[in-house]
Amino acid sequence: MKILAIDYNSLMNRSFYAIRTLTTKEGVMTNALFGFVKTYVKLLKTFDPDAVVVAYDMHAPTFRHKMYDAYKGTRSAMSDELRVQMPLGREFVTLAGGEVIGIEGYEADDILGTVAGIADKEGYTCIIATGDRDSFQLVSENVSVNLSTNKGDILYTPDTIREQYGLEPLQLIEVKSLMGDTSDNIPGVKGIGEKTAMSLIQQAGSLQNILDNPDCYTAPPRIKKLIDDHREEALMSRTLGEICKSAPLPRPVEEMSLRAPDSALKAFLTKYELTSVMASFEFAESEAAPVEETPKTGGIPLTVREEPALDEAEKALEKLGRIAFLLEEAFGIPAKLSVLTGENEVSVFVSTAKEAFEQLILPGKLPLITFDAKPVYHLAFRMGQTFPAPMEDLKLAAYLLSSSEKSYSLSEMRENHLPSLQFDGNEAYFDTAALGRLSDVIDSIMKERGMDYLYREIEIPLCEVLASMEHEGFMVDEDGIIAFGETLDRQIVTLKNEITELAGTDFNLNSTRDLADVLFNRLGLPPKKKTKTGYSTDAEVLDSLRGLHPIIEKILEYRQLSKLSSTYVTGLRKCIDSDRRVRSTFNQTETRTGRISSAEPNVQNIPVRTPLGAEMRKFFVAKEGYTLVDADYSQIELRILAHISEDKNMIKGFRDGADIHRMTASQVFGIPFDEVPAQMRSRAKAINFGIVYGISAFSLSQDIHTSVKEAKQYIEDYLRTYSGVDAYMKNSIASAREKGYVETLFHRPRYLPDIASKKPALRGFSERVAMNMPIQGTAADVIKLAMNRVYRRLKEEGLRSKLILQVHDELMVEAALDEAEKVKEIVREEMENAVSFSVKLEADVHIGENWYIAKG
DNA sequence: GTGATCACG
DNA sequence: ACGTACGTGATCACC
Repeated sequence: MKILAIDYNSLMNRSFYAIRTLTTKEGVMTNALFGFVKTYVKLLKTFDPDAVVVAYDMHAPTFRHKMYDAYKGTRSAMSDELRVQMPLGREFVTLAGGEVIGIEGYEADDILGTVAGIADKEGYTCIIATGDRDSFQLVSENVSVNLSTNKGDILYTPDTIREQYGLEPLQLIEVKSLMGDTSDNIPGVKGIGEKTAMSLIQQAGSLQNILDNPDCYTAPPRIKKLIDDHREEALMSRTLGEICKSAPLPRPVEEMSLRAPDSALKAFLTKYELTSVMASFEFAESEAAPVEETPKTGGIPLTVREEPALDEAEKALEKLGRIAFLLEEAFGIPAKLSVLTGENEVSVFVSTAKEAFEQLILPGKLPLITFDAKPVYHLAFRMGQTFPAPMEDLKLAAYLLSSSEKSYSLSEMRENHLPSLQFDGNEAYFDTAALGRLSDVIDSIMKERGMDYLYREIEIPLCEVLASMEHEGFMVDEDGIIAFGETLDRQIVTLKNEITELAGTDFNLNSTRDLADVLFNRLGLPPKKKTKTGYSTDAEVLDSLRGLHPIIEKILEYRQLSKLSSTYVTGLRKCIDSDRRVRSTFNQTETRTGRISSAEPNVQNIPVRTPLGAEMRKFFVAKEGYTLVDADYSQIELRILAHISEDKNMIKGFRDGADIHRMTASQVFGIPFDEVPAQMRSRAKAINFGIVYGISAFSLSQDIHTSVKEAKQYIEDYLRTYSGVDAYMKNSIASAREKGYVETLFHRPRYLPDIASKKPALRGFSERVAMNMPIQGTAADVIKLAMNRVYRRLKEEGLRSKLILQVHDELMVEAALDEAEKVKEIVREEMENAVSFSVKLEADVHIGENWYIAKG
């Protein structure tokens, strides 16, 4: 028997705050109801339970949830809006066939605990659905917790609890006895927080042991005294913190099986305008209007096997000749594995997810098909294993076919590529069931569009490289960062005081509105440009105001320092792991051009352009016995432009010259190479950049501080000198208009729906993108190829050195000291020979103990 | 959550 | 006549 136990108050609370406002036509607030109903339907689909128990608090202070205390001020006004919705959700559950239980004198947690206890005793499966972590102590072999968070749902099993907390689920009660819980009025021991409590229980195992044997754990004397002084509170908290498992249920859970939805449910959903979930319920045939029925029959019957024997599944897979699977993980542990074991049969492993993953997937005996392989690599790496490159990663395929989406999902791929494919059965496994068919469709599309090489030789192999880079991380000098931050913060305080003094008023310097008020009203400085919300105070504006008032320079300096402090000191420190390394996430399906992006922390925008900012790079170091090998492509985008446009002059420039901007100035302005003045070179450089970005005379004039007329002249001269470039630009736009997209040399497309728009702004933007994307995108393709080659070489030559970073035209290897020189040559070779273009690609490689030095 | 600002290529 | 360089991510203020 499978029981879904829902924490009603918790989910209603979450829904209420997660969904802004929603009312019916008559003005009845339904946001919490709507969110809850959606969640309920999703839970049913996902878990397909035999019984649903919805537990609620009879006297819960619905308006006082600890999570939302931050939303002060409007809380009491909001609380009524939630309170009126509380009965509605319960009515919905009853009509939908679930069991609603509230017991006088017991909390919802106690009811959940009681149901969980029964599941343990009887060997039933129980899933607790909630929005908070209080019920983690109930997790067991039979009981899991489905936690709804802002980032999606996570299923907690004993393994995931152990992984995240380093404790058994039951030990969470011990932790709570020490740290307390203000929202539940559990005092705990004052002065002991989550970290200390967890460390103590990890050492001692239980509160009782801590009290009985003060020597069984190590802690500062201060902590030991605290505990000794608060024995009574701790013991009381231990009692209060343990969820009761003996609430008097109105009837046995065996009698709570899910009922068919009541016909009145339709009226209810209609009344509250929740018709979108109507289709999720199968109403018994009755007098209900048959007109609006959408017949759900005719689909392919889908068989779902839960936890089949592994050798049986293995045999089925051999027969199929390929393994299509989806793996869900939580905290680096396989949480749920679903595998296509027959044309229309899915096998699901939850309690044996790890074993199934190790035995069926990791050996890689058959071609693998999946959606999003990177987390799979991470799981394998964490288990000390390797994972064979999949034949198919449908997430990468979806991205390649349409790089402008916000996110990618299998369900959407099914709708887009297999619109008529319909299954009958548990909807939760339709995605897995469709993997094989999708794979076939995607393969033929890739071949048709000439994207096979891009997909199979660039993106799929790169996935392992990125996973490895994320796994390795980059070592940082935390003490150095802290000291740097302290220096910055002292200067920031001084600057703030000086600015307050100069302004004659104390205001929030970080507020652009306040700052604009001070500058343009109080001090009477001339505003330069407007934003949507007021006058702009950005660096360009401030720079133009320099000299008019001494406050300007101080503000600019303040901005620079506070950026460094908040983003690069405070922000970066939050990302340092216990082994002193930062592990960024390199997203492979984010950008519209094919570049990768980096987040948490973003290691692709560490300062370098100002001397003070560049100091930051001294804190990015190599581990003991290693050094950094850093390589960057020289002018890769302009070289690619020369290649794509086949411009004779530009190609010649690159073949002859060392300094391309000087060369440009010389060629465009007709000055001998050695006589180009500095200003001409810098203008040529600006034009070169502008050309790559899809130039406009206006923007160039802004950039180089000259008239639009003069800028226009420069561009004309440039395009006359490089007529091949001129032709490329025109051709790229024309081709985009004709085909609706542009593409890189490796056939990575970018769609431009607005290329023929009547709105000049939209059209202009699309035209610039048409000029820029093939250049930026081809550069992205090239460095990805180089990454794959470097990664493979390091591996094949048995080196300990690892690729750890990519910054668009730059690669970083953390190299063993004795391998550094060899690595240097490998990186140069693989980067320069990744492709063979009409202009040579050059890579500058440097070795250094930190990023600042290695950058050269 | 969105806009402004600023860090990088 | 129109608005203005391509591609990202993090932080802060404000609603």
